[in-house]
Amino acid sequence: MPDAHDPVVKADENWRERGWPFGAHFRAALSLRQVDEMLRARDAANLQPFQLTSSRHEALAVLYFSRDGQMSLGTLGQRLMVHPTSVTATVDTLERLGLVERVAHPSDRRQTLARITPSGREVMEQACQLIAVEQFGLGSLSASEAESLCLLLKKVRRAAGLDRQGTAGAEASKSS
Amino acid sequence: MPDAHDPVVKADENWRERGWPFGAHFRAALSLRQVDEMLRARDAANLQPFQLTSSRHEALAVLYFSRDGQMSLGTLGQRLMVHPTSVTATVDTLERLGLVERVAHPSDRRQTLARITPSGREVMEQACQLIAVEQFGLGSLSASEAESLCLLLKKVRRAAGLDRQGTAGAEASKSS
DNA sequence: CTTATATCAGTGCCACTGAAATTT
DNA sequence: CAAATTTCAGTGTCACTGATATAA
Repeated sequence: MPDAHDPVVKADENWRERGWPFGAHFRAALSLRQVDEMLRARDAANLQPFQLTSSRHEALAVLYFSRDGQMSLGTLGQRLMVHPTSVTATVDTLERLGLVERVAHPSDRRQTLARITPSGREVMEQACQLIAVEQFGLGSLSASEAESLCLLLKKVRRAAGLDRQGTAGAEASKSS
Repeated sequence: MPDAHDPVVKADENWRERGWPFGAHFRAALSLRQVDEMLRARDAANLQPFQLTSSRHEALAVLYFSRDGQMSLGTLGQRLMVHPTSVTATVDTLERLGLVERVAHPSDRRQTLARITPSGREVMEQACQLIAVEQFGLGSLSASEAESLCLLLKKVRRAAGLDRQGTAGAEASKSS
């Protein structure tokens, strides 16, 4: 029962009326975007009480999972795949919030290490607690449905070539 | 065969090692985010030659589908669900690009209408052509797989309550 | 007078570019 | 000397808030 009042279906129809018969791939891409925006909004709301944005949260997550809880700014930038200047700005804010501190590199005085503080670890765990209890916004899916979603999306990721690197928590260790 | 080198699986393992047994919902949400970022990057690359950003493209799409090809800035803002000042800025740029023109409202002199130009229509169609031939970045899925993805995501959208309004092309008519 | 509409000025965030400073 | 690392200054985009001008 494909209900005709679904905005996604409606959009597809609008385009078809103008001579663009898009179909399932269009509807899937549009649905994906909408759900992702929903999840982003949810994430942002959960992180806001901690003064965290998604960038700051991702940076903090990389440090949280790093072997020594610290990493040079350059390495952090590579993990997050962002520009060096962006790392400087993000770490500035995290430092101001007391979640991270800058530490001199023991041997190379060019480098600065960003180290997660105990407070940073605590905030990280509290924020994740919030997000996890809501099942990442996908609580309406059963475990097997979530698994199906994973498989379909894996196919897309695979075909797209490179899987992204800086994913929150996808990295293992390596400190400086 | 759940390959252990998938970054998404790796991330889930990292969290589990720290005492957070997230599971399928986490992996699904993470996959969703990654695929969406991929699709966004693809979209941006396709729109760049036309000097379009996603905001400008969305605004142009709403005008493209409007009954008279024109709409007051206030109405446009409601469709896009953005702040009035953002509409002003977006229309400024679209006007500078010659894709939209400001027109006086015939009866209410407070209102300004944004009207899509012939050039705007042409650009819209060229851009969509590019995006469509790539099947919206989901060419690796069969039609039935795309349909499955739609159904799973619809379930999430439904549970989340309100389906979004300003979706590109999801609106019907109504000009001023 | 109140309301509606659009705009302007300013803020915050995020990512960039280019240039500078320090150290290797 | 050249290369690596971080930082600063500035730009562009996008979204917001608050204030203002105009008109209904």
